[in-house]
Amino acid sequence: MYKKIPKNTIHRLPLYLSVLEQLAEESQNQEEFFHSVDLEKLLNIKNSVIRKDLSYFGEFGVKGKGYNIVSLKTALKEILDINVIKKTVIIGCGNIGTAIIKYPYFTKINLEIVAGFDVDPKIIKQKINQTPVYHIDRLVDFLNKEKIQFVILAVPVHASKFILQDLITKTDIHGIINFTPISLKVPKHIKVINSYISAKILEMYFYLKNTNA
Amino acid sequence: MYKKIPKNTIHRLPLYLSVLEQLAEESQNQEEFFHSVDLEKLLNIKNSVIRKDLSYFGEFGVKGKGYNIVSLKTALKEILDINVIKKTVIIGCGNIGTAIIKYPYFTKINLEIVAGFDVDPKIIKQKINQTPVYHIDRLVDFLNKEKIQFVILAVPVHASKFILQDLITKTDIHGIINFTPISLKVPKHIKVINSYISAKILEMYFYLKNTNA
DNA sequence: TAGATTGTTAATCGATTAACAATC
DNA sequence: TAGATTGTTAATCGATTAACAATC
Repeated sequence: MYKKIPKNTIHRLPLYLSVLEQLAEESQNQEEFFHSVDLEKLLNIKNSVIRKDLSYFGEFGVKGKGYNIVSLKTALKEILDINVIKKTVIIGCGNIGTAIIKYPYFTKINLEIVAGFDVDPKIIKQKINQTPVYHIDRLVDFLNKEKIQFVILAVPVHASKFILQDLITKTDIHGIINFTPISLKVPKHIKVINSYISAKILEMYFYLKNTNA
Repeated sequence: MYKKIPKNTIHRLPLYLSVLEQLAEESQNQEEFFHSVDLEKLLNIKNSVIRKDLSYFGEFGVKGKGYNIVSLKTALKEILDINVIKKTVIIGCGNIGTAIIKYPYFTKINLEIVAGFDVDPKIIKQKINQTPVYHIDRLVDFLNKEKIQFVILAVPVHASKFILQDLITKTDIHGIINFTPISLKVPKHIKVINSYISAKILEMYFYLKNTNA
């Protein structure tokens, strides 16, 4: 439990890990070092920011030498709690939900999608990859029984309201990754991470409008 | 062209719009007003932040009364440049790419996905919804001919490198929305917006680890 | 030892906030 | 007019940065 980690630092940690995974794959040599200026070039993040970010969690480098790729990777995995297997469910198995279930990179971060939920009888009782899909009526019981900590919400807008109510009042989840294009009102013990696509597109619109001119 | 808009302000603008769309749908009355404290409750963003964000772009409220829902919505659409139809393509029509093509909310933001690109002969020449899928060999020509300003990249990691090189050296795009789980190194006239799912999940891991303890 | 890069400091820069004058 | 809420200010808070002592 760390205190006072800047939000932006947390956003950057997965980026660091992503680059380290790449570097570790590319290099055969387990003893290979790299340094913060290398990482700056790869990520366009200032080397001093990188070193400061890491310093919140400990000292991972060797002065005059840099960081060992493998051991920093290991440290970051520990910080991000990747070594513990996590279970989650997808609520809403439409296009987005199904794509997430099939997403091939979750094994890398030890995430298991143990079930999907939907209302469409054509989808229910089928399996998407290895993942069973149940009727959404069974959602609350499932989450409680399996002690799921966070869910991925990928339902249409009109369905989100009553599902959210159930999640808040009848389960003990602590996090929602939200792919719906609306903002969710939740009590403050629940962390919502918005990942809706339109917002990213709109950010791009704004950027394009205000740099070409 | 505005200058010096804080990054976080730009992140929040789509959220404001999203809530305004909801409010506009729920209320029949075109003349309905609401105020920044209402919005604070819906979004957990302080009312003073909301007012300051809006103030970068003009004065949209009426003192003592609040904001007219419809006219603020209109103003935000103007700021985010939603009224002009945009065209883009999806590079990589696997699970994620296909889900994005089928995403139903893009009409709301005037986005048209005019083509998909892939290497898989099983996918090429089919249509996903109304969208044709071409071989990736045709990508560069297509982008140049259609004057596409930004692309959505949803290819597997191993494919991203050489595609990125083509995009940088042979086209005139100004933006990439990146769904691959790696960071893209681009010249600074190209804006990359990362939307990769694992990063969101890892953020959630970190949060769960450090609040339950 | 000389060279290099870390971890950390202190200064700068930017964003948030509470408060309130302006005004509908 | 009295009440309400905006738009804006100035103070506070937090994040970035350059610089450098520490040290491998």
